[in-house]
Amino acid sequence: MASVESQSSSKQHKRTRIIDASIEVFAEKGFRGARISDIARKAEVADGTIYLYFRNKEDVLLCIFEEKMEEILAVLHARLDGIEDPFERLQAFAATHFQLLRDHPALAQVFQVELRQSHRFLREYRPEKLWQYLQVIEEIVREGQETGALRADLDPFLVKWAIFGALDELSIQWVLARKRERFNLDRAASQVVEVFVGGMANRSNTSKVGRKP
Amino acid sequence: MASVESQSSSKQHKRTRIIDASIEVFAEKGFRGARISDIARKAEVADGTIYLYFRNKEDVLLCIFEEKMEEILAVLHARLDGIEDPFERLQAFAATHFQLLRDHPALAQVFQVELRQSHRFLREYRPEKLWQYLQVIEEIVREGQETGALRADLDPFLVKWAIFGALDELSIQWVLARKRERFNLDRAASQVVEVFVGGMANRSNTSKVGRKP
DNA sequence: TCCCACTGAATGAGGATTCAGCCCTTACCG
DNA sequence: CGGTAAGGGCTGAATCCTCATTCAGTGGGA
Repeated sequence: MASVESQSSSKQHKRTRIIDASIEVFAEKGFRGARISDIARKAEVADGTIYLYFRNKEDVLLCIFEEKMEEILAVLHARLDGIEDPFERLQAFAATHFQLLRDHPALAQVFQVELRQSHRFLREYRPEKLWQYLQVIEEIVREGQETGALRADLDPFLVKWAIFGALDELSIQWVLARKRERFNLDRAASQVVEVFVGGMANRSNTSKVGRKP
Repeated sequence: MASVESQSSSKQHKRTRIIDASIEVFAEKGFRGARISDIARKAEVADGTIYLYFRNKEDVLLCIFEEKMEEILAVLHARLDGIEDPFERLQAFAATHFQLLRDHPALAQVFQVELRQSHRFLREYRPEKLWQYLQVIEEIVREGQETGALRADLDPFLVKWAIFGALDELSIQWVLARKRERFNLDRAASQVVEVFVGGMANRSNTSKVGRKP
């Protein structure tokens, strides 16, 4: 289990301190509301120092994404390693996804909310690391189809987005509603995966999905 | 079928012209990139006039949301009216959702991308109209459970977010990838609903969902 | 002494927002 | 009727404010 989010201490390299401080500040004040001087203060660094390590404020946000995604991908692969069954793999994927959120609330806020306010992130940037993350889902589905466990008529490309969308929306709502205590992430994970898995499972015995007459 | 998006003509009330122009400009340049003067020019109105009808730039965005959601809700209810079967209702929900996107590409961009850059929309604002929209899903699930068509062990609250998340993510990707022609929305709608419906259906004959041994 | 990572006050851009009139419409009056 | 005044919607150039970003200078280490 990689660190993903480390403690900000004046011992560390300034770049690391700036990244960690940014996560906190972005989470607390939002990307726009966060001032460079806020980040600098929290990182115990001068405003100008930030520009020695990052092109500009948005670059800080994108670097958070790049670097934390790297660690997250490592965690994810470690977790999935050795699991063969596609249902269990999907279960593990969702569990890991939600566990990371829970363990790193500030980072979760940044990923689920603030990152999406970056014009560049949405319009120009190619978040390769996110594609890699999502590709894991697509692979699981594809392999399940090859072994015959999953319906072959589903488009893994679309299913990937649907599953990610479901997990992502639950994540967002958890982040936004955290204080109001509405979400039970574990329950969410298992129910979502159960529904998807149930709906994707190959049932050769029924031509039409079991409807009520 | 309400208008949802009307033509900007200098005959209309200025407020309407401003709303319509904003949708176009926000869609084209993004919320941040859109200047008040751009909107004013497109609406054939002076910069200052906008402030006679809206508190500020963000207020314009939120008013777009409020007013267009109102129309969308009307369309949705008209479509669902008369359909009883929960599976068909869900099918109709998804179809309507995607059809609105396709028919109003600029509005789709605003809803799927720009609106989410509004700090206020995400953090403080209570988008009642969105809750109403989502509540429709929750109701469908709940009713399906009452008639026994759907598994009773699923939490309609969570399922609502999962379904919405899946539709929403596909919508976002369609909006972002539109030019690159990757998404087939109809296929997406039917596959997603099929999977969800398959996964939520009450199958009393199988204790465990059909797994491969 | 030289080097260079670092500092933080000063700068400047970029637009959102304001507001002092303008002018069109309507009402009233001679 | 023609003329005048009041009212209010509208205008758009000028203002103003906020930070992100810069860069001349500092000081600690080799």
